[in-house]
Amino acid sequence: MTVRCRFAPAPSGSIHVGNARSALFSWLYARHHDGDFVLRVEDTDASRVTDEAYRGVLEDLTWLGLDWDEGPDVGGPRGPYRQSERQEIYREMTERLIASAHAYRCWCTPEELEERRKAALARGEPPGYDGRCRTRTDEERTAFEAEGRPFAIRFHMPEREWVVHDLVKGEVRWASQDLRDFVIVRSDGSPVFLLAVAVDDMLMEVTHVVRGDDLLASAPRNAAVIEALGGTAPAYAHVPQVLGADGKPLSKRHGATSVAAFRDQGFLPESMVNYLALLGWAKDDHTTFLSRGELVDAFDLSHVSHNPAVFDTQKLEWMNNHYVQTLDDDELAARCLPFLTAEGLTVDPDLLRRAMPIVRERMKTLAEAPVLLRFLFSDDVVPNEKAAGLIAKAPEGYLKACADALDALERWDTEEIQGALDEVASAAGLSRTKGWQPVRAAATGSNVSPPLPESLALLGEERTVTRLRAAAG
RNA sequence: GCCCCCAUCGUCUAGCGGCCUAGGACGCCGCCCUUUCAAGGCGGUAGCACGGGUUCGAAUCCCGUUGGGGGCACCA
Repeated sequence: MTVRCRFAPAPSGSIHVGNARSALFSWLYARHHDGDFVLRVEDTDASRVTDEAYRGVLEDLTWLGLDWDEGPDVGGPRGPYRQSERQEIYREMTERLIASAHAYRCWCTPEELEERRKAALARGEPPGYDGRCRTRTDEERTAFEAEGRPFAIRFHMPEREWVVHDLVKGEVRWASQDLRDFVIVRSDGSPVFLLAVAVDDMLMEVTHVVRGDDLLASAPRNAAVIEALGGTAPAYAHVPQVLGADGKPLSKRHGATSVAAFRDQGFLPESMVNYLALLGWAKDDHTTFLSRGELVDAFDLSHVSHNPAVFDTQKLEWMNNHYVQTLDDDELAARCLPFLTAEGLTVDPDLLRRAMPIVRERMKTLAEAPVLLRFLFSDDVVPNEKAAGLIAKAPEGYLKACADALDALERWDTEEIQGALDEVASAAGLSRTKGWQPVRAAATGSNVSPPLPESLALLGEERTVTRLRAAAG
């Protein structure tokens, strides 16, 4: 049997890292078993769905490298893959459920339900639906129908104990009285998530549902609907939640937690995937770095952690730096480019590529490229506060001496530059640290920069000397 | 209120009855390297939530307590 996994996001903009991890685990499981990965868009709640939000989800997955075999854009034999295009299917399945007495009309109004809920709570009873409309008399039904009273469709939850053999949680049981009849079609005729998910998973022949454990309680309901329809429920794997730094479930309060936000901040998909995989899963007691392929080979749902994980941005940054260091010059330059141009810098591609060796280990994220390299791509060098201080504290005529020495160089390379700088520094009785800082400040506008001789070698003799003279006043 | 899930350093985790004097990673601290900043190397800090069992032996199994999370919707 071919393993078929799916990811079923609501298209509400960029997916957050918790959902991304669920998608990753689902994808890894499918790929590990040479199975299919299906993308389905859950846009039943059509009100707030924009086309932009839909495309955002696809972009996120593409960026992460989680490719899908079937989905709304590529199609497939079990489509359509957008719930909004499956209304007819849900209607048909609902008819079948009603015909087989697995579902029934419910005329209870929201007000009545609320009232009974409160009353039940007051009596210390579970607040769920009491099943009233399941046992209406024929007279009552005809009366409601004659009156044209609006109704919802409820699923009749079979009265028995439900057991879900969850691939990460193990065996989970629910007593019959804890699973009440639930609405599957609203009174306006629209299907509810609990129906749509079950129908889609069944019809799309999904074999393994990997999703967040906030959905654990809906697993028996999903399974019940599928069984009532004559299908076989998929295996479920409920992965624990991803939490914010405060230990609370990820929400808007935590600021930018979307995949797009991390991408825009200059994180690499390689590190994002590696980091996310390690959030709730580990290959063994020592392996930290795993490529996408290695993850596919090693991934195993039975080793997924049972407890929620706090998303640690610092560790992500550390890992991102690691992956930045593994990229070759061309690749890294190509990835930095958009971040530089976004800062309004005009970039010479060749100069950028040659600058990679000196900034590579200094970047936690690509967004730091403009900070490190601005001095190369803009001659508008305004010393920051500390740089200005360093220039001001330099001995009288020191920067001019440096400029002269550099100007006199026959060959403009790192060794020559370093030799000239050392010479001027020691002539002034300064250590390298003391002697080079004013030069760094004048040439780059900052007290912090990539290695100085290398930086100047890239900058070029003319631009360097001009800047030193300008700073010397 | 009831049901379900969860509990190892600050954080992510290894551990699936003796290999644990609890291992690794991030962070933090110190040292080394050093032209600033990083990167890198070395070392250190810190944990089995609590209480009962079971067992020759428990971080590992069972029960309870506490704490966190989810659910009991005409949300998903």
